[in-house]
Parts: sequence; C-alpha cells; structure tokens
Amino acid sequence: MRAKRRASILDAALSVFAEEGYHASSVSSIAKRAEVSKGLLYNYFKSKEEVLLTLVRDLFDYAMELLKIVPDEVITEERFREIIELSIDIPVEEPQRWRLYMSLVFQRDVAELLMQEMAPRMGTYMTSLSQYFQSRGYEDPMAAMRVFSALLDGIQMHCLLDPENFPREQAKQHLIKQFT
Amino acid sequence: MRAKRRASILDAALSVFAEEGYHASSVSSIAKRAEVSKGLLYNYFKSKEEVLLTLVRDLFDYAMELLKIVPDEVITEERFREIIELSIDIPVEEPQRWRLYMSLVFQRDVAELLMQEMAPRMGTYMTSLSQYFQSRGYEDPMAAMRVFSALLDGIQMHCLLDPENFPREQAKQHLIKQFT
Amino acid sequence: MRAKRRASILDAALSVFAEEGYHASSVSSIAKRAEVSKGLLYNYFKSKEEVLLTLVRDLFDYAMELLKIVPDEVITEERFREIIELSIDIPVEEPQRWRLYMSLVFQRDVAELLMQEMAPRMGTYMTSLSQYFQSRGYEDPMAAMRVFSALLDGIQMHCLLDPENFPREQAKQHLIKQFT
Amino acid sequence: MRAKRRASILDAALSVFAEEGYHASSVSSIAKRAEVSKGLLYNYFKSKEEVLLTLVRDLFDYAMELLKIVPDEVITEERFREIIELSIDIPVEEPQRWRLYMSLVFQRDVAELLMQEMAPRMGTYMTSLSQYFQSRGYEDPMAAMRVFSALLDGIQMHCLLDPENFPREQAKQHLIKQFT
DNA sequence: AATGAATGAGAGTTCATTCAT
DNA sequence: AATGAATGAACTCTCATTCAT
Repeated sequence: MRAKRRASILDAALSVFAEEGYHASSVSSIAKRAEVSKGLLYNYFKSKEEVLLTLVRDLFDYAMELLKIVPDEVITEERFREIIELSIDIPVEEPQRWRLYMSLVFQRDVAELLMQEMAPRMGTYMTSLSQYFQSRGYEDPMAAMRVFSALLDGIQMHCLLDPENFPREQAKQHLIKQFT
Repeated sequence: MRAKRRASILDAALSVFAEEGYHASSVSSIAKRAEVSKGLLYNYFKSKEEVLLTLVRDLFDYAMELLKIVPDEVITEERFREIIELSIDIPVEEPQRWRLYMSLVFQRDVAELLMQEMAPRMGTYMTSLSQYFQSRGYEDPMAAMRVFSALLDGIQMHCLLDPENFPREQAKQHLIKQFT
Repeated sequence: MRAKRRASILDAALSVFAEEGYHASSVSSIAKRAEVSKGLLYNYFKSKEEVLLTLVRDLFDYAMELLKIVPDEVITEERFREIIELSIDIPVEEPQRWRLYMSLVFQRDVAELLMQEMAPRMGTYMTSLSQYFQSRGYEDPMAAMRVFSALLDGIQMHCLLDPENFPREQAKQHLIKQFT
Repeated sequence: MRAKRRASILDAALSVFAEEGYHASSVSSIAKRAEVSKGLLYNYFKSKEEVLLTLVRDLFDYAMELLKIVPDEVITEERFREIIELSIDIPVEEPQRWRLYMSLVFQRDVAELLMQEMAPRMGTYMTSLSQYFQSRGYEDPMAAMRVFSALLDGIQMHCLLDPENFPREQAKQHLIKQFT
C-alpha cells in the first residue's frame, strides 16, 4: 500500500509537471492532485527535485528495457530497424511522460543532474550504434551515429508535439530507408 | 535612447532566461543585469511574461528575415538547399537565443501563447514547403514536409545542445541529399 | 522494562536537546536516537514539552539529593563549605545535563513553568542559607544570600562553558574564603 | 527613513526574541510587531539569523563603548572599580537586550557564530584585566581574571533575572572589596 | 523617466501530534 | 505495547508587481 501511494504521487507529479513544466509546478498542486497532504509527499520524497529525478530515472529505465538495450550489443540490420520502430512508437504510447523528458533537455540545471546519471548507460548504447555504422561501411561512423540520433530525436519530438497528425509511419520508413 | 534601454533589458532578460530558464528567473535579476531599476523595467514591459514573448517574437521575426521567407514563395531546389543550410547555421550563431526558444516548446502554457501568434506566418511557409515536395513528385507532400521539418528540427536541436562537436556539415549534406 | 524504555527516551532527548537546543530539536530525532518509534514516544510522554520538563525535574531532584538538601536544615560552616564544593563539582560531572538546564533559564516560556514547580523547594533552601548568613552576623542576610547565589551561579556557568580550562579549584577556594 | 524602518525592525526583533527566545520566534511575529510586511523584513536583512547577529553585534559594540574599553589599556584600581560598576549597571538599564544576549550563551549553534567575531576584541580586554591582576601581585593572574569574570557574570545574570529585587549595590561593593 | 520601498500571495519544507493497524 | 503513515499548521524565504516620490 505504501508503493501504491508512492505511485499515485508520481502519477500526479508527472501530469502536473507535464502540464506546467517542472519549475512552474508547485508541490501543493502535486499533492492536491494525488489527493495527499503536502506533508505526506515529503514522507515519500525528500524534495520536489527528487520527485522529478525519480520520474525521469524510472522512465529511462523503462525505455531501456522496452528497447531491450544491453551493454556491448552487436546491432544487426534487423535489430537496427527494430530500434527505429520502437524508438518512435514507444513515446507515443505515453506522450505525457516523454514530453516531460523532452522539456527538461533544455533546462540547464536539471539536465546536468540527469545526464550525470545516464551518461554511462547511454554511452555504451552510442558505441553499439556507431559500430553498426562502421560495419555498414560509413566513413565516419561516429558522425553518422550522431546525425542519425539527431534525426531520430527530431521525429520523436514531433510525434510528441502532435501525436495525432504527425505521419509517424512515413517518418519511420524514411529513416529506415536512409540507414539500411 | 528609449529603444536602447529597451534593448538592454531584452538582452539581459535573454541571458538570464537562458541561464536559469524562464520560470526560475527573477525580474530582479533581469533588472540588475540590465542595470536598470525594477520599476523601470515595468515601464517598458507590463509583465515578465511580456518580456519573454517579446524576446521570442523578435527572434522569430529575425529568423524569418534571415531565411528570407516571404508568403507564397515558390521554392526551387536551389532555394531549398539554401533553406536547409541557413536553418542549420543560423541557430549556431547565437545558441543562447535559440536554446531559450527550444526550452519553451515543451512548456505548455507559454508554447500555446506563442503558437497562436506565429501560426499564420508559419502556415504559409509550410505551404510553400509542401508545394516544393509536391513539385518533386512526392506522393503525400504534406507528410513529406512534416517529416522533413522534424528531421531538420532534430538537427537544429543537437546543434544547439553541442555546437562544438556535432557534425553539422555532415548533417546538412545528409538532409540535402535525401530531399533533392 | 517500561522504565528502561522511558529512560532511554530521556537519555536520547537530553543529548539531542543539549546538541541543538530545545526548540531546534525535533521529536523525530529524539525517537530515532532512542531507537523507538515516534508513536511510542507519545505513549510515554504526552508532548515534547513534557519530555523537557521531566528531564529538568529529574535533574533538579537529583541535584537536591546529591547536595543532601533537606527542608529546614541548619547550615554549619562545615556544611556550607561542602555545599560550595558540591555545587561546583556536580555540574562538571555531567555538563550536558546542566548546560541544558542553563540554556533554559533565559527562555521565558519554559523558565516560568519550571520555576513554578521548583520554587517551594528552592525556597526552603534559600531560607536555610540566609539563616547561615544571619548566624555569621551579616547585616542583611537575605541580600548576602542572594549575592552569594549569584556568585556561585557565575562560577557554575563558567565551569560548564569551559570545563577543561576554567580554574575550578581556585574559584572554589575564593568563594569559601569570602564567605566563611 | 530607511534607517528608521531598520531600527524599528531591530526593536521588534529584540523584544520578540527576548520574550520567546531566538529559535521559538517567528519572522512573521517580528514583522507584525514592527508593523511591516514579512517581505520587507527580508529587504533589510537577508535572514532571521542576520537580524539576530546584527542585534548582538550592535549590543556588543554599544557595551564596549559604554565601558570605554580600548585595546591595550592599562587598568588602574580606580578604573577597575569603574569597570565593575559599569558592568553591573549597564545591563540593568536595558534588561531586554541583555537578556537576549545571555540566552544565547548556551545556544551552541548561535554562540559559536558570535564568539568567532567577538573573540578578538574580548581577547585584548581579557589581557588588560589579567595584567591588572598581575600588577596586584596575584600568583596566577590569568586564573584570577577568569574567576573574577565568572563572579561578575553571575552578578549580571541575577540582576537581569530579577532587576528589581536583586541587591545590586551590595553585590557591587562585595566584588570591589574582594578585588582591590 | 526613474527609483526602490513595500506588499501579499505563495513557494518548498518541517514538524508536533494523532490514529488506524 | 508498538508502529509509522498521515495531517495541517506553521515555518523561512522569494518574487512579480505596484506606487509614492
């Protein structure tokens, strides 16, 4: 039951953060939405920031799991295609969570905190990707990987900003065709 | 001289916003950085929000001008290539301004205000673009335009996040090759 | 075993109060240090204030006992000397407890509560003392007693503030010489 | 006029602190008593602690001035008598201020802050005093000085606790007789 | 045009206390 | 006897905004 309360606080926080942005959200409004007293929230999380970090960490872990990313993986063409498809489809399932994530990327203070933690795991993933590009004969596989990531992020971003109208399938096919 | 004061306030606001994010910035610190009293700031702008909106509007106008975007333009392949190059190079010149812009995109409350104003002008540009894709024989030019925009935004985003290391030229060439 | 628990709570409270001061101490930290749940603490004491009062009452009783103070005692010169020595040596044995006591003297709200209770017992002691001064031929024995008490308190205070360096023996001898 | 406001805040703070003790006092109640908004108080002082420090610093300076204490002074018997009389009479004039001071001595956290600042100036005064005792032929002038200070503090303390009834004159004469 | 004193609402956070279990 | 989840009021402090000067 403790876990349940915790989850409901995180749910509430997510939706408030997503609606108003992290800095503009108040702990009061999170508590209210979670139907919990402000005091109790501090029983579960030691600060507003910790709520945010928890949220993002969870999301990141969840994404890693869904994408089935493991360290030092060798990426085949088949797998590469899968990564593209999942990367684009997953965020759309829960746009709220991912929008929050995106909104933090350009928030200097928070972004640094996050990157600190995620850098290592992201790093090995990046390496795997650039090895894929190397195996495909790219001259500068590192650069190719970065361009690819940027393009993928762009697609994700637009999917999140307008999940209903953005031509997701076409975008997917475009990416796949370009890089396989 | 009134214009000068105004400009210095906007400058100060930009750098404060960029450093701390809009919501975490205080009017006091903007005034201080602009070497102006808080009272005077309110003489020029009626609220903190208006300062932000002004900043973004100006940036938008400035971008439109640099990109030489005019209503109902017919885009040639040459011009298309130019648009790509400018779109990627311009933000890198003043990353601070553009980062602020990006940080707002996922801030529901502010984003809506902005879109309201910019939608019309953006609209005609989008139309021009999709006509370009139509002329190039794309089956669904509207979709192509959206995919293209997403990819371009992704590149811009990564350029802003890591202006020094991102392989800008490669990204540009990639985009150009794909769409011409 | 109930008594044991109670005692361990009082111990914990004493050390927390001594470290941080009464008002700055939290019930949580007392409970934690006593290795007891907050709820249980309230089973033994009905409020934080009661814990404090108990602590001070106990200390007072304990001091009275050590000083062997009984109502209507007739104080001889020998006994007077003993009182001085004990009064100065006792606090130094457990500076923590006595420092807490001292810290309350100038805390209006708490001090009143305490005095209320202790006044009667202190009264008879004061009377005994002033009778001693009367027997020694002091013109205004009441005044002499008060001056003496003040001087003694001064010594105690300094002993507690710097137990290691304060010249305790010299102070004792000084007092004894003055008043016998 | 700014100075006036500042003074009225300090006045209010003094009386609130004196009544309830530093930790038990709230900034709200200080502001209320000063007939000032909470916000304004923070315009004048950057924290509750700074209000306290200001108060104590001012008091200390004021006392030093009244006692006419100067570095490296050579204390004569006449001057020594004067110091005793002033030391006892001054606090009684404004018991509130001095009670606050006393209440802090046993407040670990604050006391340290204060001592840090005052130590140097107190030091030279202590030196002067111990030189006086040396000149009077005391075997251990340092110890004599400490005992003397303790006794004096005891008198001051009791004067403050019961200004009306404590036999101040007798105490003064007692001290003077002992040490001259 | 320009100041900065002043406000009041609200921010995040803590905590003594209660109560269902 | 014992827990710790839960509360709500109060805490210190911040800040956008106004206004007398």
